[in-house]
Amino acid sequence: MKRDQRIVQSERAIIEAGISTFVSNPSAGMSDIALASGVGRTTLYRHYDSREALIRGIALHCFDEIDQVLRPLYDKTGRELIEATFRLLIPIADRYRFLNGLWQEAGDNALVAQKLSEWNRDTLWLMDNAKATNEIDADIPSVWLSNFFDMILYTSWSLLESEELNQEDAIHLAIRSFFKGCGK
Amino acid sequence: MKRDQRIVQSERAIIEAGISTFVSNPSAGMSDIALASGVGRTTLYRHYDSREALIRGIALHCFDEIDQVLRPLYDKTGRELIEATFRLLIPIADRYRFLNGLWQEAGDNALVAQKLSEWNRDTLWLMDNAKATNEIDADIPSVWLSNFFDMILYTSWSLLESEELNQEDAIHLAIRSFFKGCGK
DNA sequence: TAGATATGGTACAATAGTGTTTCATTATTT
DNA sequence: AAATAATGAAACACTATTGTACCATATCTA
Repeated sequence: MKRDQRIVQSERAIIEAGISTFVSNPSAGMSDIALASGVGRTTLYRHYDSREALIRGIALHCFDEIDQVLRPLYDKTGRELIEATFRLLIPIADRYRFLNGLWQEAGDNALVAQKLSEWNRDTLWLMDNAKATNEIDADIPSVWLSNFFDMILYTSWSLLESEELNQEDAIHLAIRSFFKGCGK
Repeated sequence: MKRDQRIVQSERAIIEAGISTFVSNPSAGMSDIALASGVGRTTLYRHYDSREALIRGIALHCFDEIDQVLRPLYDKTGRELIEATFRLLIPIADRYRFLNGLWQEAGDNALVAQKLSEWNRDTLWLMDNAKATNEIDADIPSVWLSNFFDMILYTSWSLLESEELNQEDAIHLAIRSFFKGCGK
């Protein structure tokens, strides 16, 4: 029994349009998402019972996608791991951004809240690990590092998206700025 | 003829509550702002005819405030200017943030749109100037620099606001990260 | 103190967004 | 080709939000 192709097509379109629409306009309504995904508003409600459910669904999708993209990095550490994370995440940092803008409404849902806090813990570990390998200055608080990392990631993506930088340059500038800054 | 104190008090409260409320929740409604500012909803409408007018009013206030704070820097250049700008702007970067989240709806208002583009031009100049004095690597595109600057500014403010860093540390980390990065 | 005026509350109309139901149409699977 | 299932459109009730009008009260200026 094959899965109906209309369903997979609709779901794909909804998730994709949902991410980009919500990232550029967090207060977008169900009509906006329906329009952007080229799907009827009724169909949207058939797939997600409510706006809240839609946001939760997109969030879980984003967690999965990021997990999958990052899976090959399990054996890396320190600076190399941070660089590789930049490289893999920058092209899909809209997912990252969507999740980051979520802590507000996420209190509702236990699963999302838990994943968010796990993820926060992972980012802190990423930084502490690079401190341990002596590739990041240990004087810098980890909370700064993890926020700095997040912000660079999103800045790169956003300049990539607006076609002000190409992917290669965006990745290079992210890594370079993170470790060496922009001074002479 | 003295200005009625109730008016100045209401306006101050509205602007202040408006900035912090909109920054933490861009889709906040007029009731939210009224509540946060401790002013009746009717009074809020007496000061600003509409939600749009309120946002525009806050924006113009923010432009003014930033202009004033930055005025003493007119004779500085290069790295020194960038450092001083961090120092002066970080404590009020919520204003900066409010304006940054504005380009979406700003298309409506010509004055706001113009100020936004002027301001963007100034930031680019700030970077090019430091390139000219050889304190920033000229290889780095100015569009990256100005976005990098903005996001460091906001990151510092946000960690300051959440009391995860004190003001001194936030400023120091901003400047250090901008010029030297976080590597060893 | 007296006059003027800003305020807060209630009530109200208009609008926009949410979520549901029904039905004819279209696409997919078998 | 036939049965099945997903879709889009329209109509609907419901809720939240916007913006206005009025009035009694509190506060300011002169």
